[in-house]
Amino acid sequence: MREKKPQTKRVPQIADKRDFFNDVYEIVRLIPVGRVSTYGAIANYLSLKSGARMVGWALSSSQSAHSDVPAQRVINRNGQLSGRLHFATPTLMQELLEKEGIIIKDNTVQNFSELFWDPVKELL
DNA sequence: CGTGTGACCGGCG
DNA sequence: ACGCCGGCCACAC
Repeated sequence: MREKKPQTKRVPQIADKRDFFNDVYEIVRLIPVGRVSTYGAIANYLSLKSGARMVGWALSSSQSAHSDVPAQRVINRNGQLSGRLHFATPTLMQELLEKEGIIIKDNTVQNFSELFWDPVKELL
């Protein structure tokens, strides 16, 4: 018998790529102006345990295609604008956020803990 | 088909 | 407090 298959239960977290992208975009669009969320929080809301990277992956694809997604409101757990280099210009992300009233210093959102918008709690 | 990399996160020394 | 490492999953080469 050829039982070489590991048969690990490693079920693909992303069955349909397009659906996953849509889910991410939908949540990001729900982030209120003047608030921010994180990759991990969104991944958690989508039941992607440690799939924060997948969220970033989805957003990078959205950047050019879906300009109606406020990707600037999604940052990392430290409140840093880790995705700024993926925008049209390195300063665009910060400029967009500042336009929404968010204060940024050294690529880090000030008052992050108060501005943090967690879909798991807010969309409960 | 193996290896490396990524808009990350949590744990541990 | 800080740095390092492993895990996570999909994709490019």
